[in-house]
Amino acid sequence: MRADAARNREKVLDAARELFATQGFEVPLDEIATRAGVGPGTVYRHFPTKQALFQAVTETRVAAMIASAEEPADSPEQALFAFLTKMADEAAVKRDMSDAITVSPELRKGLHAALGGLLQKAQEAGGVRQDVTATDLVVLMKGMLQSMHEGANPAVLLEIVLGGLQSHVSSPDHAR
Amino acid sequence: MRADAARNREKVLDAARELFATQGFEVPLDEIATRAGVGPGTVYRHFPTKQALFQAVTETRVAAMIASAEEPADSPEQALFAFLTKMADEAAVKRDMSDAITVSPELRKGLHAALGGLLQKAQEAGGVRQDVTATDLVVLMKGMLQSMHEGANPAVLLEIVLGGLQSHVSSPDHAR
DNA sequence: GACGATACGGAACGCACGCCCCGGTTGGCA
DNA sequence: TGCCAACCGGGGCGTGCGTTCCGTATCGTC
Repeated sequence: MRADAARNREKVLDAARELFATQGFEVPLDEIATRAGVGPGTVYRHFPTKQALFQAVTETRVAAMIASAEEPADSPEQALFAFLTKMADEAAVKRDMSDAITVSPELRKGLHAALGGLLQKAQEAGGVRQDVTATDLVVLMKGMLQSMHEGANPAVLLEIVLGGLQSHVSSPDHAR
Repeated sequence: MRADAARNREKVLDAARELFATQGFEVPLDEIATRAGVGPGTVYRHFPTKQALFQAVTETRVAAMIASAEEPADSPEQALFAFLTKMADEAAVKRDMSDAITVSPELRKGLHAALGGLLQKAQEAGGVRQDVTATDLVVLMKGMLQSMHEGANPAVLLEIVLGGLQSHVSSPDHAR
């Protein structure tokens, strides 16, 4: 690969990292190109599609987060809650975290698998509601992560979800 | 108003009701027109903009829901939970419920006010976390309602949120 | 220093969608 | 029944965006 090509590739990745993080996947690709100081054609020389660029930007972060699911914890519930907290903290700062679930099937599957493992152990230990599935959790988290960028307090949102996941002794007792 | 005009107006409203409910606000306006058996121009004769049509379709349902916030309940928490349950039940069947919060500032304000009143009373009674704001609740509900159409179990999602809203005696106890 | 391959930039294409315009049609009143 | 105003259908415009194409510039080697 030519030297200027490698340099431009990095410039594109830098611009994409910044703009995807602040504006999410919706940012126009031309804006990324402009920010990188290149033309749209150059972006497409290095990445076949906008989605591929997005994945290149997010997959290492997501992979690191999935890897952190293996870290030891005091209890299975703690392991699950720590993971969800890590997701929330990341999403509170970088907007592309929630889009990753929607845009890239691979990243979604990876998160689904990681969450599924943690969830199952936490449920077996009895600390988390038995009726929640991994899909429920992925989708709920996606909604919550998106909500963080619309004026809500991220910490409060997270605590509500974590609290709601815990097995409740006193039923919610609401009318249907 | 001419008879055929009134008839077409109803046909447009019927088609919009159905398609907004199943596909949300994202459904192309031409599709609504086609389903109604009219041209796009006819739609715009009766409604100045797509958003106006959407509001015409949803505002009565939202208004009815807001009115139901006044219904008596056993306790302030029950009143709040019953309202949230009603929102969730509606959104589980009609996809435009969650879009209403995004698309129409008026509907959003109405829901915000209704939720804010119920929330405050429930918090004063001590049954709901003190650190939640009305904005938090609106945004969280929006995220949750959208999640219902992506493979999650609506009832489980609702119970998690309701459970998480209740004041917790045992802290979530998760690592940060 | 010249030449070929590689890469660049940005104009242009295709598509989707909200919205408007106009020639033709239809309804209802005299 | 005839006339005019109201209304209709659908083709078309403007815009935004992902993607592609191609003439030109640049890199790296001989």
